[in-house]
Amino acid sequence: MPPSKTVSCKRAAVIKSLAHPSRLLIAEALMEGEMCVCDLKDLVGADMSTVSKHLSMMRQAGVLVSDKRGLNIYYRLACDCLGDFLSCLDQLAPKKATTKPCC
Amino acid sequence: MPPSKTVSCKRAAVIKSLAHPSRLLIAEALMEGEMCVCDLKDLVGADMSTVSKHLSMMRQAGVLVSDKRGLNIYYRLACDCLGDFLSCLDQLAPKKATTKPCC
DNA sequence: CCATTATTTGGTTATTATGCCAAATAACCA
DNA sequence: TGGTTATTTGGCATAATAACCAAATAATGG
Repeated sequence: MPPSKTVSCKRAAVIKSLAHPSRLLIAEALMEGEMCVCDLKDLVGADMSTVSKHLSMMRQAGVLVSDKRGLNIYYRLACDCLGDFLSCLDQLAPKKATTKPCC
Repeated sequence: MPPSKTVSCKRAAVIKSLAHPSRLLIAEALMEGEMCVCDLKDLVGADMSTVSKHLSMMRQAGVLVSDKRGLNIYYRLACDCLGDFLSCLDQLAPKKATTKPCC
């Protein structure tokens, strides 16, 4: 039987924190090690406040952990299962019409 | 180095198709075998048209496959890596304030 | 203390997602 | 053919997101 709606909802909130192009890009970058907000801002190419809000959401969800050292705040992944999952998803065959502007 | 923005965007679209309480509940239920729309409607407890649109989105993303037999359309998962990923996510510690109405 | 750098927060606006109802399709059976 | 059941589609109202700018906070060094 499937899990309760409560469990699904909690899990969905975590997944949602990865379900955005910029946020996923951040998570993918952090698979290789911690980075500070300014580095991630350059990577994503958005306003720093925008990046900060993405990071805040991911930390809230439990996907990221942060660590302040001096003026910088370093973020890193809280789990190591992302790589396997993404490899698996890459094998799926989405329907063609999914032509989002960013992809 | 992280993957290109294009790759991240494509992956994010797939992840987004799982990033909703009802859609994740559907995916979790389908881990145990295929189900028709009417069964999923009962499971989710929403209007059938709403469920149908969720299913359509997941199929578009490549996460689900459908199969029409008689009057019913049966859906099933297109990948088998969801269980491991969810188990991993369940070990994360989200911050308390994430008190969404549904969770 | 003041200036500087790094980050977060607040506010606003535009875009996107969600959910329901009603109507359209599709398959089956009498 | 006409009726019934299962599913999808279109349309619309409402809610949730995302991005930017400007202002606030925090740590450091002079």
